[in-house]
Amino acid sequence: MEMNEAVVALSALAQESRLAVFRMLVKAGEDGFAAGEIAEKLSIPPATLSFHLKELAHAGLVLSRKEGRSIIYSMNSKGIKCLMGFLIEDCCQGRPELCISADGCDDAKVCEQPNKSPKGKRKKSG
Amino acid sequence: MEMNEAVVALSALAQESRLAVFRMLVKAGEDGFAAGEIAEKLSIPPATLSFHLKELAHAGLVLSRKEGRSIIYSMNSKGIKCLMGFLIEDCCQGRPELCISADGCDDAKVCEQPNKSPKGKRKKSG
DNA sequence: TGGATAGTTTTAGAACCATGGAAATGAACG
DNA sequence: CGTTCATTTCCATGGTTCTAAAACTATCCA
Repeated sequence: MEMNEAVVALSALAQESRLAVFRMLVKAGEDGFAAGEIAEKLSIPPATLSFHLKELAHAGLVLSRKEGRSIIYSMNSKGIKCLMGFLIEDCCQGRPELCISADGCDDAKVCEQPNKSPKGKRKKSG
Repeated sequence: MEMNEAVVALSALAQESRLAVFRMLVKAGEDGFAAGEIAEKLSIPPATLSFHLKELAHAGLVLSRKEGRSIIYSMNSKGIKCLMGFLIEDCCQGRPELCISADGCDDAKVCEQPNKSPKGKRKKSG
């Protein structure tokens, strides 16, 4: 995987709704979920969800197939494998043991940021 | 690592300049690089780089220390570890072998799937 | 054929992000 | 103490992303 693809994949996951969708699809495995089911379970309006699903598909992180009237989305394991491969090779110098160990990640926030609010909810004016 | 933190970390890496900076710092290891060196080597104006370094630091992916007049940035291994941990746990169901194998990632783009998605109906051949 | 269901595309506005020059900061050196 | 250098902050600008209603396509059933 080259850098541009990695940026696309990371961008796809770097959004609350899309990350939630992706996690849901990973849990679902090969079966996946219909777009409507995802929309309902995550309380995302269909049009908005469709936009996000397109992003995930474009990034190669999800696959879609048709079943009757529904479109079933499922994770693309190749996509996440390649992204993980990129991160391990290019960001961990090919030594997974340097990167894979989530010890202490629950204790405290990795990022020490007292003031700034994390992105997620955007502020509405008024 | 919880989802919000993961989104912040992924957002930080989901940008070309920042990903380039991060990769450079990973290669540099503990030694790191001064901000000025990074700016020069990656041809990023100092002000712009400073903005990106702040994002990376905010996400817990880089650390900074002072040496003489320079500020040396280096990777925060805890940050990338926690992100990887999150991805493996939440996106790979805790089974690294499902995710870690970059076979075939160089052959073709992941996002151009042989299995055509149903959205491409509007393409004309001529 | 006609109506209901399932999803997508279009569209528009608001919020957010990236960029880079100029000025400010602040530590190190003489 | 003042100069110098490395870096950051300030700020305006232009571009991108997110959201969601409305319109549209495709499928199924009677």
